Amino acid sequence: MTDPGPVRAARLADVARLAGVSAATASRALNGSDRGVREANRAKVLEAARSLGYTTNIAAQAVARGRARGVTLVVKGMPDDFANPITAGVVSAAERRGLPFTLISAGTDPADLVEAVSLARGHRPEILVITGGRASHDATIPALVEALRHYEEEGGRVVLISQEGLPFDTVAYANRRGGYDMANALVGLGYRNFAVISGMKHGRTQRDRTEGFVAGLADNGIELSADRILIGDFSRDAAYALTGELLRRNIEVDAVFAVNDSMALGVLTFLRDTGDARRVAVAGFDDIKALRDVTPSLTTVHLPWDQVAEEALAMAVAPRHDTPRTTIIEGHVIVRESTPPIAH
Amino acid sequence: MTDPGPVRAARLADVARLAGVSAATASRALNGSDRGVREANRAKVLEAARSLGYTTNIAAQAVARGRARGVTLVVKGMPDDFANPITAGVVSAAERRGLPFTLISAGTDPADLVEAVSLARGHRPEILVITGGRASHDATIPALVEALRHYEEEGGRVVLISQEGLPFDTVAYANRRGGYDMANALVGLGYRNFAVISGMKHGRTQRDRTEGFVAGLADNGIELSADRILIGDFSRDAAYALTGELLRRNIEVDAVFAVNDSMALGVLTFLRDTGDARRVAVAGFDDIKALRDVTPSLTTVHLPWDQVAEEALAMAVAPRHDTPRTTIIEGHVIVRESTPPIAH
DNA sequence: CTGTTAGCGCCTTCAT
DNA sequence: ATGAAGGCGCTAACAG
Repeated sequence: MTDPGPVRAARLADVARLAGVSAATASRALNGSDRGVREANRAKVLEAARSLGYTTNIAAQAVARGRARGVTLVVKGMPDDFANPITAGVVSAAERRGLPFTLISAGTDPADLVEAVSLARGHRPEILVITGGRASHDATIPALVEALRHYEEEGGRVVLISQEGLPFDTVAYANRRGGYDMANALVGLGYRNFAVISGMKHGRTQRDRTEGFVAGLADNGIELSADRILIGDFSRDAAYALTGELLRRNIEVDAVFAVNDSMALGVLTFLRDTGDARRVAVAGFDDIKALRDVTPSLTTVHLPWDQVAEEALAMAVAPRHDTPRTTIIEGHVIVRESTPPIAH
Repeated sequence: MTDPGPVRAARLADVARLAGVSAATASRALNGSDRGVREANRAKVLEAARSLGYTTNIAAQAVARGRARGVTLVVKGMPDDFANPITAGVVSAAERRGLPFTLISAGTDPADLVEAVSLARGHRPEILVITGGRASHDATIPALVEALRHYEEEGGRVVLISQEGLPFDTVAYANRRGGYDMANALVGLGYRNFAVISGMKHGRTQRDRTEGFVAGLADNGIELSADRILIGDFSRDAAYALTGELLRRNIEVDAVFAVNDSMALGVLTFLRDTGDARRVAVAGFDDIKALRDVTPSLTTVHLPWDQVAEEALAMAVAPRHDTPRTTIIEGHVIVRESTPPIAH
């Protein structure tokens, strides 16, 4: 008994032959946007495909059609066990529409995103969704914009999530407003001495959230000095470390606003690890699901993630516009245990 | 000014023409496993590609080569915000090897997996990794095995993660052993009255973990009656609900073993929500990263996830074997605050 | 080292 | 409703 070696996969032609029809008919029966195939033939083709273990060669199909069906999501940096509300939302939204979903993960480096987008373009998907905040003045932005522009010119659809300000359809959140509202909420609870744990200096998302927060405080007559804004890398671990640094500075702080929930959890855990949890309030932003299992429950700005993803795909399947549209999704503050009201 | 309409994407031929070389040379310069291209020509090609915004059409490349580069991961059901240590591990492992990574998500229904695998086959990736526990006697298993067998015959590589017992290379964990060790650990801490929160009745993973736990108790002279094993659907929310049911039964329970950490968190949160957290100990399985931010910190069976993924890809790139290999990854119990020692 | 020539598997006019 | 034929973009022999 000799090793037969790799057998070639069954092709459409094989199916057609076995079914006694032409390849064209088999194609129509199997993947046809077309309707016209006699029922008897369709059945024969389906049966032949089944018995041969035939699977459409999607690559070949994409070549022939010029475009691959479905949506490709490019996510930047997948930290923390993939906990990523956007990804989860886009997966479901795509599923709901029957669109094949593909994910491409980019590294955390700005240049990685450009590379990942290039790879994604290579797949020629109908819809390309890009997520992950960009630096506000990032040298790679022109390259990114150019790549995406090309992609649209070639007939693909591009939607950005959370990337305000680029010339494409985008779904963004009211980051500034959320920060602003959070400041008001915390002041309303009685806090006066704040610190902010933020991400990369020029990241728009964190910058907007921070600015909104600072503005909100200002409207309450509270000025946040620069040394009370600590900058890390947008991750839970960075926030954890930063909190230590903050406390070492020995300034009076009774509430910390972290620009996202992951970072807020890092803050919370640090405080707990060092026994300071009771003394300092913590607030976050995003309202990720993981918060359900954390104590104290975390005050945060809730964002309707499913709606974000849904809106993104809705834009992608809508007729093309001449000018890009931006949808801003509003969030709202949810006060929980991590920021109890305090008296003075 | 008239709408130019969709422009076609730049093709290899366009690049070649602009660079003044043949398509073959352009191909070699851009994507060649081949070495032989004069430096001057290579530079011209690269420059032409850049100026045209050219991206390799991966689909066409896959058709021509007969196979797409990279690894495709099929995951079953992405609950809880994608928190999934296997996915995270495979992403990094693939990145480390420079392999393009693609994810296809299947629904939670068994039939969905077969469909997802079929879609994945359609992409013709070099490496196909399948994860997500299967029921031990699931009607769709033959279809799954047949599809994967086809795939291997066609020259693809298949690796299963956590799916012991199917005729393919697989990486599994010592589930039974982990459950067994956990039983011993809990008994050693002084607990005597147990309950188990488990997933689908016939899922192998949860079954093995449960059986190991029961066996471990038995070796300590403790018999776990059937009414102390509650069955849900392997999710955090199911565990949350099940815990309520358990307490309503009014049997004495001082420790709950949940067959994975997500479920354990559901248990923990339920107990907290109802004020019973102090009375009942909780243990989980997996040691997911989210545990870092939870209180009380959760006793669990640690599994080295990066190693799991690393091993899976190592198997996939290794020379073919005549018979499938199985690697069992060992875990170990980590005792944390959720199971404090108790006296009698 | 480079160009020419065949395909890869599928889809899609265009006839019939 | 069906088949024949050409083409999608790229790569792999095969010369030279």
